[in-house]
Amino acid sequence: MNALPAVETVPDDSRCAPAVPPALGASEAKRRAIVFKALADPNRLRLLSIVKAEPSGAACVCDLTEPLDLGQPTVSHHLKILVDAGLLSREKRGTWAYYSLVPGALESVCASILAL
Amino acid sequence: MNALPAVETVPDDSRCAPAVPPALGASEAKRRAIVFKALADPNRLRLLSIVKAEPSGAACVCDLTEPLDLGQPTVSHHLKILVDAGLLSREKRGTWAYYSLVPGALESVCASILAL
DNA sequence: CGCATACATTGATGGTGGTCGATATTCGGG
DNA sequence: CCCGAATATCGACCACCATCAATGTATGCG
Repeated sequence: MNALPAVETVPDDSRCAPAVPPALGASEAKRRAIVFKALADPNRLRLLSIVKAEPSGAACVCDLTEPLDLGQPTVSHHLKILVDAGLLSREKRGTWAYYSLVPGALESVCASILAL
Repeated sequence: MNALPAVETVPDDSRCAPAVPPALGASEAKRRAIVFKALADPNRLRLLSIVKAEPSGAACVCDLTEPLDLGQPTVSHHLKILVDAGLLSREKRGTWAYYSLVPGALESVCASILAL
C-alpha cells in the first residue's frame, strides 16, 4: 500500500552527501523515529537524566526503581528500550547490571534533529 | 535507599536556574516528553523535513498529502500534533492553510536533549 | 445564492505501548 | 548444594495512538 517510486531508497549512501536531500525517505524516517520513541516517555527521560547525573557514570536497576516509583520489571523494560535505541549500554557485574550513557549518543540525536 | 522527599516539585521555576538539577522532575519530564512524542512518528518526521526543505518555508496540506501517501484527515491530524508541540505554526490564507517551522524550535529540542 | 475547493473535526477500529504480577535466570554465599 | 538477592522475561490488562470514512466549516467563485 505504497506507490512512492524510489525516493527513500538510500541503501548505499556511504558517499559524500546527498547534496539536495529530497525531504526524508520513509525507511530513514522510520529508523530515526525509533530513537525519538525511546525519548517519548517521561520515565525514560528521567532514567537518562539519573544515569547521566551519576558521578560514576553508571547506575544499577535497584538505584533506579525507587526514584521513579515504578516496579522493577517496568524499569528493566524501559532500560531495554533505551539500550535498543543505542542510548544506554549495559554491563553486568556479578548480580548487578550497570547502565551507562553511550558516549556521543545524545549528540547524535541532536544532530539528526537539526539535519531534518 | 532513597525516600525522595520533594525533588520534583518545581511548579514555579520561573526563577533564574536550578543551579544543580537533581536529575529530572516528573512534571518537567512529562512536559518535555510531549515534544519527543511529536517526533516519535515517521510521517511527522517527514512532514517536518518537507516543510523545512520548502524554499518558501511554508507548505499547505494539499502539498503534504501525496508524498506521504496518507489521507488528508490523517495529515491534518499529524500537523495539529506538531503545532501543539510548538514545532510548526499555522497561518491560514484564504482557503489554504500554510504550515511553517517555528524559528528556533528544533534548536530548542536539541538543547533539551543535551541538558538532560 | 449555490456550488466547488481546502481543510478541520468526529467516530470507529486495529494496533501499539506502559504497567504490574508472576515466574525464570543468574550469581554469590553459607 | 541449597538459598537468597538482583535482574530479565512472560502474560495480561488498560490506555493511548495512527488511520480512515464520513461529515462539518469556511472561503472563493460564478
